Amino acid sequence: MEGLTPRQEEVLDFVLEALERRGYPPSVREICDALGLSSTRGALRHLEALERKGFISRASGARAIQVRDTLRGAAAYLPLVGEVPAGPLRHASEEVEEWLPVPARWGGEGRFLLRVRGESMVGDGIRDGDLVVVDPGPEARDGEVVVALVDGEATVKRLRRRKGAVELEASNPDYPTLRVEKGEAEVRLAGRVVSLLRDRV
Amino acid sequence: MEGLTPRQEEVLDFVLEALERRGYPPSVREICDALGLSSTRGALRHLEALERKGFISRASGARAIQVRDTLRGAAAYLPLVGEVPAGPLRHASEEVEEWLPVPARWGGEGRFLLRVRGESMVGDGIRDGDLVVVDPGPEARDGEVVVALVDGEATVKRLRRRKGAVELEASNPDYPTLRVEKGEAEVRLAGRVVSLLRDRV
DNA sequence: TTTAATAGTAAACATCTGTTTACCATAATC
DNA sequence: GATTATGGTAAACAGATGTTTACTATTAAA
Repeated sequence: MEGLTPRQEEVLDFVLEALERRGYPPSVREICDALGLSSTRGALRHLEALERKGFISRASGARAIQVRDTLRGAAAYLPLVGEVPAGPLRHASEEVEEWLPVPARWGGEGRFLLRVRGESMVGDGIRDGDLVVVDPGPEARDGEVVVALVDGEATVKRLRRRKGAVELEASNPDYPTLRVEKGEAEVRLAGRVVSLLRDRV
Repeated sequence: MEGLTPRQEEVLDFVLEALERRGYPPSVREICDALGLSSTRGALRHLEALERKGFISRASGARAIQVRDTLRGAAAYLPLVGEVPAGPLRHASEEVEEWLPVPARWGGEGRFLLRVRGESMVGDGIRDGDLVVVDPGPEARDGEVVVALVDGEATVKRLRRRKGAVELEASNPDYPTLRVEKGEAEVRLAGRVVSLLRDRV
C-alpha cells in the first residue's frame, strides 16, 4: 500500500474523526471547511488519492465515503442483557442495557452478551464481571463452555456428557459440579459461550 | 422510552442495517425505496417519530441521522500490532494489522491491542491468544498487569515492587518471575494492561 | 361522536452536495 | 529542461437531498 502525504493523512484523519464523533461521514464541503480549502476541487483531489491508494472507497450519493476495514474494522453490535433472552432481541427491546460494539466476526444470529457473576470458572480464564458472547441454542458438544439456566438462573459452566446425564462442571475446586439427569425440566441450555470481553484487567 | 409501532421499527432496522452494511446512514429517499413509500413526507414522519421517541437524532445536512448510543454503542478503534509501537500509531501506519472496534470506554490516547503469546498469566485469567488492551506509558503501580519489553520482546506480567528492584511476576507456577534491578537497560515498561478480548472461548 | 395519532399521498421548492472545466504553483523525478 | 505528481483556485452546473404545504384515510382513544 502506498504511503500518504501529510495532507492526505489530514483528510483521512478528519473523515475518521467525523465518523467517530457523529456517526456519519463528512461531505466534500465539510472537508474543505476543516482543512481551510476554498475549493471543492482540492478536497476532491485528496479523496481521489485516498481512494486510489486503497484507504477509502466512494459510492455515488452524498457523504458516500466508506473506510477500508483494516483502518476501521467492521463492528457487530451485540445486546448486553441482564437475563437470558427468550429469542432474538429487537433493537427497541427494553431488556437490553446497551448494544456494544464488538469485532464483526463475533456477530451472529441472536447472539447476546451476558455478564458473568461469580468465580466458578476462573480455572478456564472466565472471571467475575467478564462479558461473555453467547451463541444461543439448545445444543452443545461435550467439553464446550455453555450458559445454562438452572431454576431460571443463568450459569456459565463446561458441559460434560456422561452416561445417561450431563454435568455442568465448574473449573474452580471451590464450586460443585452440577449433575443433570436427562429430562430434568428445571435445567436447560441457553447457548454456547464463544467469545469474551473483560472491561478491567 | 415509548415503544415503537411496527412501521417505525422497520425504519429503525433499515437505518441500522444500512449503517452496518456500508458505514453511512440512508437518505430520506432511500428509506422510501426500502419501505415502498412513494412520498418523502411519509418517511419523514417516521424519522420525526423516532427522534421524538429518542431512538435517533437528526442534524442538518444530508444523511445526518445519528443513532442513540444505547442502541448502537459508540466504538473506539484500536490498532492490533505485532510488536509494541514506539508511540501513538497513525491511521495509515503499516505496523498495524487491523483496527478493531471495541467499546468506546476502552479508548484512550495511544492505546493498542497486543496478542498474548504463552500461558504465563493463566492464573490471572489471561490466556494464550487473548488480545489485551494496553494503555501505554513507562509507569505502573505495584500489582498492576503490564506489558514489559525484555530484550526487545514483549511480555505480559504482574509488576511487583521490591526493595531496590521490581519483579515481573508470572501467575503460572510453571513460569519464572523475572527480577529487574534498577537501571537495567534491556527491560522497560511499555504500558499497563487495561482490558481484554478473547476471540474464542 | 369527536379528537388525536399514525400513516400515507403529491407536488413544489430550497438547499446541499458532488462533479466538471479550466487554470496555476511548486516540487520531485526523469 | 521537460514531465509528472501534488496541491491548490474559481466558477458553473447537475443531481441529490431535505423540507414544506396541503391533503386523505384509518385506527385508537377520549
